[in-house]
Amino acid sequence: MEKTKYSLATRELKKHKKSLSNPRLKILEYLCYYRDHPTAEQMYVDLHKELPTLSKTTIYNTLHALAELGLVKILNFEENKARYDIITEEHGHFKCQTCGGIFDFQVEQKLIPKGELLGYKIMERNLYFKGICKKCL
Amino acid sequence: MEKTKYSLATRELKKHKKSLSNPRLKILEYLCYYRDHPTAEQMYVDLHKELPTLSKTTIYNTLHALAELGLVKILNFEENKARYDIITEEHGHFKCQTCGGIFDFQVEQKLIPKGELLGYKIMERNLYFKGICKKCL
DNA sequence: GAATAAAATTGTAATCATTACAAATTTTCT
DNA sequence: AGAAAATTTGTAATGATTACAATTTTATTC
Ligand SMILES: [Mn+2]
Ligand SMILES: [Mn+2]
Ligand SMILES: [Zn+2]
Ligand SMILES: [Zn+2]
Repeated sequence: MEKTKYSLATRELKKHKKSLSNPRLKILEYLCYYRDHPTAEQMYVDLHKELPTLSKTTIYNTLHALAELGLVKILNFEENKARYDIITEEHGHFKCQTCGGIFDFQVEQKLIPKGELLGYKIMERNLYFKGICKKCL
Repeated sequence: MEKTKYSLATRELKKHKKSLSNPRLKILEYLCYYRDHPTAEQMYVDLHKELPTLSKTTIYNTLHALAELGLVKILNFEENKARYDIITEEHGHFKCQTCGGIFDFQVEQKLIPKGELLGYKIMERNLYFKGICKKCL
């Protein structure tokens, strides 16, 4: 699963004639390993240790490039900063107000538009819940 | 309905010993009348015309105060800026990628936590959909 | 109703995530 | 190798929001 995402991403990069540069591979590795929806800042701080030349601009560039190819999803539910997710399949996010953790959850029913959305073309669904996780309760 | 929100808000302000100042009333009026989820900037530009002394800081202060009292909901689904909603009852938002309009929709089932969320305490649910509205299709 | 205290508003400067951009470096192609 | 294209980098700019101190308005006291 983890390996799958990584090799799928590298394959997709090659297909689009994007080089498998060190920054790109390290950023991909990071996203595949720490699946806790990191911010660009978090990735920068962590990756800077093993790749001291890495710049923040490259992180943003790369994340946008990956998002462009559909390999990363940019999450905008926080008030200020974005978070990045290697899992691009539709799923919901739950943020625990106590520990701050962000957890994935599956979204069941395929949801046929009804009510006010009848006749609307739904192309993307984002679910963001808040509360307290089991561990913190 | 529209009048209801406004009078409920003024009543709540009085209850908390907050003065019914001109800026507050004008901001409330605006939110009750234009229910299109405006940004702080939009409110500033529009309200500045009839209340030229109004500052942007006051808009932010007031919106936060109203949110504190549960009279306004701050929406954070846009990448950079926040939007403000006088409707605080739970409902979803649909953004049309063509006309840019943001439309409300009701969220049906009361959703009992299951799957990964079993045992989690859900305190807030945010639904944000994207696509194309009926008019633009 | 004037004096005084408290609350609200204002303008400006600071913050912070993200983006723009041009120079430097690396990779790819010939 | 040498030229061209792609990528990375550092720094400056942007833009929404917040901090803060000074000013104005509103409420309270005498
Ligand atoms: Mn996720
Ligand atoms: Mn709404
Ligand atoms: Zn928790
Ligand atoms: Zn539309």
